[in-house]
Amino acid sequence: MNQNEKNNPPVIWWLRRDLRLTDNDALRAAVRDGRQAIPVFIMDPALLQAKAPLRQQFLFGGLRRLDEDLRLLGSRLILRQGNPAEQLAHLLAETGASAIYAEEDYSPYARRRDAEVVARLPLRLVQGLTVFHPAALTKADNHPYVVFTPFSKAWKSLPFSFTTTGSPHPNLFAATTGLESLPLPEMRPPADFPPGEAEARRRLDRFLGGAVFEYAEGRNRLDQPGTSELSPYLRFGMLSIRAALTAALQALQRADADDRRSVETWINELIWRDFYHSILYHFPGVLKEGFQTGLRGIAWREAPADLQVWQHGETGYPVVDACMRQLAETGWMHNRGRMIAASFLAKDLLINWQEGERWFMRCLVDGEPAANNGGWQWTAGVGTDAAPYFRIFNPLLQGKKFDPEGRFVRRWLPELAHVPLTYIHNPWMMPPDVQSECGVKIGTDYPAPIVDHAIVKERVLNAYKKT
DNA sequence: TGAAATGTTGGGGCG
DNA sequence: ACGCCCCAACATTTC
Repeated sequence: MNQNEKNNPPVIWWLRRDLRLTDNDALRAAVRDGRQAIPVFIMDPALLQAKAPLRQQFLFGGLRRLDEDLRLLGSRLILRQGNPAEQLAHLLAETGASAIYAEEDYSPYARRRDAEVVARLPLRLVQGLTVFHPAALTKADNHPYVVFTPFSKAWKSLPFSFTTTGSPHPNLFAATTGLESLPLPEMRPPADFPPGEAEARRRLDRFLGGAVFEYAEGRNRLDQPGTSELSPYLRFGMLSIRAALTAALQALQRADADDRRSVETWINELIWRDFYHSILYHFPGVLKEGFQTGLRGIAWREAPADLQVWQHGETGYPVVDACMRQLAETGWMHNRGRMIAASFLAKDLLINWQEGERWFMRCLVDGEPAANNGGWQWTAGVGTDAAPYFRIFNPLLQGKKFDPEGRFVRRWLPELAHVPLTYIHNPWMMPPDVQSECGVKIGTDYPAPIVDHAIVKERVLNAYKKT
């Protein structure tokens, strides 16, 4: 231990879902007043048990990238495994660190975990997961907002100023020689999402350099890259939400009137993210049941075979199946697709939305309890500010509207590659001679529809009305 | 961040 | 020139 460290004990910088060196307020707070930080990640069996292979690989890749970045600064990532409170206690003893700094996480599990650590150890939580702390936004009567529009108005009225920070200076990190660290796990990150801060920044720059100005329309197109595809990076904090917002506000400055609407639409999506974090913070029970008390008695169908058909993209509705196969293969699904697929499970199949929530959490690289739960509750019509129960997506119309050339469907359902455009979203209508011409026998090469939308629409309306 | 049914309007063909 | 009808396009209502 050198002289400097003797006089000024280091601190632990505990990374959880803020895997970045730039624009990180937890790191900034940790190294204030000349303290040096020891970067630590703890593999928590309680989290890693959750079966989500692609997301886990993305996380592992992120740890590796972070370790590489730290090594360029003469430091490294210390990796431990086990109960966080126990591991941190060990680390404090080993290093003589005076405190632990971490970015605050608002999920129920994270809050229980952090409360346990706070009770035993000097843990300082720093806000940064969302633009504003969920507790900073409440109505005049002190109750949390449960409707998006008033929430967003209040959100926009709060002062936002944020100084972006570049790559940190090497001397911010304490020596880690002699500290034990597990070997970084092998990684096979999802092909479409190379992990790491640098990639996140590239994507942000690319998106804000072009697509964001078409976002109002482009975001709905399944067949075009109109979205930012930043969700996995925001999920693990490889990109800070405030850096994203700052960059968006800059794009707003250089946009003309028409483009401005598009940038604002994207910023609105960032507000939805804050909104759902806030809902989960104030109403942790939403992970167990629907927010609307009046809709908790819906008679969902117990239909494991149908659930599997949906999961594997074999419903016979091309746009639904394409979405589900994209999810299984890439770990990502277009937001429009998420609504279409979710509506199909909850409304057409009348299967409990929580089954879908669970499946998405297993598959999604960006899988995150607050946003995933919020999205599912919205679609099922059981959440805060939810879609009215009678708002039922028609997969055929959604397909025609948002994949007008059928390119998205053909991409993910190669068996339909030669189906003429007229039938691409309703192949079951193809006359037998057309089926043989394009080499698809419905019911053999591609499934016949699992349900008749027109019929099950009445079924779901009745099920919701009866509660 | 629906869909479908119903209502309204207005242009153009035609007697 | 005029009224009538058709019907697309758009608006409104309802679930």
